[in-house]
Amino acid sequence: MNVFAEVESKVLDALAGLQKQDVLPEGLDFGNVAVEHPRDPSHGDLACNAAMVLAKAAKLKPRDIADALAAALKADPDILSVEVAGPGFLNLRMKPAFWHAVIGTILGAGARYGASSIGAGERTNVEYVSANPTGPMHVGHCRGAVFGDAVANLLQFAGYDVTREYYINDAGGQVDVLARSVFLRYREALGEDIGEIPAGLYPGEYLKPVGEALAKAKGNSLVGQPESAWLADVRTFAIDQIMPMIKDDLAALNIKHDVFFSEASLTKGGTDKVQAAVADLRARGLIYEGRLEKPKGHDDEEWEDREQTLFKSSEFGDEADRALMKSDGSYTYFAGDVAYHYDKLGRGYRHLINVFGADHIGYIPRMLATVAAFTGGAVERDAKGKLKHWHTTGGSADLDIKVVNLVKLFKNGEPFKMSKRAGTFVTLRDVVDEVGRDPVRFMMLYRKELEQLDFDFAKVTEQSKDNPVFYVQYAHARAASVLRNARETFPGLAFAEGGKVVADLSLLTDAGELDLVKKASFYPSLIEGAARAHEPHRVAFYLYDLASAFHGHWTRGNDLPQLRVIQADNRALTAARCALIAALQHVLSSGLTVLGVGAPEAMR
RNA sequence: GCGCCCGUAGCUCAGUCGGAUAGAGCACCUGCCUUCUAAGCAGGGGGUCACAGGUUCGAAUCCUGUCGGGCGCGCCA
Repeated sequence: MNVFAEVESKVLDALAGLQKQDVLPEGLDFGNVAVEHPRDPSHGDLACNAAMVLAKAAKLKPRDIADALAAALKADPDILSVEVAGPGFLNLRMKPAFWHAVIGTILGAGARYGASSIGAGERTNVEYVSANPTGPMHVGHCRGAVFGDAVANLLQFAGYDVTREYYINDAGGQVDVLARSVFLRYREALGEDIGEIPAGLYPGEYLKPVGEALAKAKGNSLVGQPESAWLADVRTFAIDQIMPMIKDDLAALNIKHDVFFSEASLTKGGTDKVQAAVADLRARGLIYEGRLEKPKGHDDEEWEDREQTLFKSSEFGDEADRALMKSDGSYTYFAGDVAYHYDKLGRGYRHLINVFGADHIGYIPRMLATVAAFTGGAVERDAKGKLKHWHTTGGSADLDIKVVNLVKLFKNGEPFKMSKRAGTFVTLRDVVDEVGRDPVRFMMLYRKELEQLDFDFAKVTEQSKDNPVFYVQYAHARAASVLRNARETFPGLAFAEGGKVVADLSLLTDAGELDLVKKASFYPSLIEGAARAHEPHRVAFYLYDLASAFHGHWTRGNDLPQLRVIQADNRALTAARCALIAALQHVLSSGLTVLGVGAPEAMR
């Protein structure tokens, strides 16, 4: 229960009352009636649009409905005043006791304040990172990793049963290149002069220890053998060496996946999960043998018209059907992904969330089509048949694809090209070591995921003090500090015991104090909205706003000592204010935890 | 050529299931440390919400078109 819902139910009760008195007709749809907080504080604590929303259907003037509704609401014991303003807004002010009770709610809930049950324990799979296991992570991976992790945190806090999953692309050409690159380093480790790393292989220094480990494990038994003799083994060996590097990098960002799913495992050991998935689609009449048209404007001279196994993704809004087999008879990457999602659905998830990079935007429609096909759902489209949202609806499970836009790299203001081949890439670890985990995470979350993000390595390291994360953390530390000091001034000071407020909150009469409570009271609905939309950045902005209000109130105590929390001659007032500060601290700490950012007790 | 994303203050971005006078940070200017932490606060200047139409009580938000930037466009992963 949050304050908006609480007050909305009061409004709905009042509307029902007006219907009984024949002021309003029966059969009105109250679905669009909303209680929100007005941007302008002079418009009251909460505002309601009921009169304007209902005017047309009720065949009454908005002002008339508003007046009647205002009269009815004035009788409510929690409501201080009701004003009708503008075209028919209802501006409500709540009594101080109503806000005081919120402090009790927060302290009672503790770290669980803001936690929601909208997820109803539904099983949810968030797939993120899924970087190729060919080397350590670089900065470009960082955004999707942090974003996916925060979405997972958010959904967990909102009551979903969340699994964090990483899809290891350990099949296909790139890992073969990895194996060849490692084999070269293996020969190097055995004393051979390998010279320049040939084009087409990964030159990174990080492969040296992998080659050395291979030499240690295999001696010189592989030297001189044909590639076919060692490729598969070296590939497995290399991936086994590199995945821990990636897990370490993720750990540096405080990210830990529950499941690592291997692409290669789909076709390993005699089982062919791809075949099973494709058979399922075939049974639904969505597989056929056919030809694809050459895309216009894409003058590929090597285009070869051929018949192939296709999935009818165009039936679900994709612009073309998609191939499942390569000309050499092996599966496409997409076929593997079809099987992977078939497997995920088979594991009983109700919601799937995939975090993609913007360079995979063209891949979205076929993935949506796949899940829509398996679940009997649909991909939402507008009147013209275009994809409207990146999610499926109506099936036994749904998929939402979140796209994080590119991180454009700069170095001292100049665009910076990263290349694994040239060895000029900035590793994620470099950035985390230099800037720190919390600033990196907050920076990645302090904007909408679809916005492009400029990342100037030099600037970011140099200006990390300007990062808004410190502003929010400082607010938390301030709260912690004042509570420490208060206990020093009043040994044994108690304001809450066992989740029950024991301080006399009616002493909190300052408007600034009540404003802080109001802001804090928005937190639960903020979490629900952010969780529904899969938008963790809302939490980051909310925290900044709450921190700002707290800093402002705090500094008022500089000029007006009577506003300070600790009043050495007034234990009861100090206790009441500590209850408020502790409530704020809970909210700040909770929000930071959702973002995966630390909530320090001190900043010095 | 086609698809998708983005376009809001000098810069970086919030706000968009339609709501009241469009917000913040940075930068610039003016004040505030004998202080519960100044990594802070208060205030000032700065806007045709890319442009043009449309929908309605009301549009930065929805629709149509145009312009600009980005990502992508059978068998790569």
